[in-house]
Amino acid sequence: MTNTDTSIQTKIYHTVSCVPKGTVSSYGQIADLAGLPGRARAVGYWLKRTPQNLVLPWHRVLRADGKIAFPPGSETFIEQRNRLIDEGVAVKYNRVELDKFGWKPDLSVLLHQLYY
DNA sequence: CGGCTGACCCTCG
DNA sequence: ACGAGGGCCAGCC
Repeated sequence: MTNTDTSIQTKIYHTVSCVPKGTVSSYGQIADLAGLPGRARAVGYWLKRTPQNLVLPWHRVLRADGKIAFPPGSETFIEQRNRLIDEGVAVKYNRVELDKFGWKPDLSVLLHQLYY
């Protein structure tokens, strides 16, 4: 990625890759950090069509209320839940407590976003 | 250009 | 805590 590449897709992918293991973010938070306020739906859109060969911690992105965005019991729901639990994130049914596991970006991340 | 669709989000009851 | 309703916006017809 270069600083001349300002495509929405690239911004979103880069920001998602910044979410640390063992923490969770939300579609809206990713959009905000990527400099795309109000475009949470776009985050979902690009995550959905993320190719398998691209390694992204997509499972760390939840809805604003901490819920997994997929229908409970679905294939993707179960995979996301399992991945989170493997990282030590407590998932109660379909929800994560954001007070405990919500990502608080450090200053270096915030400053980095200013360059894009 | 118009009309959907969606891994969204906020407010309100 | 939960659902409905309205707003939102990128892609894709």
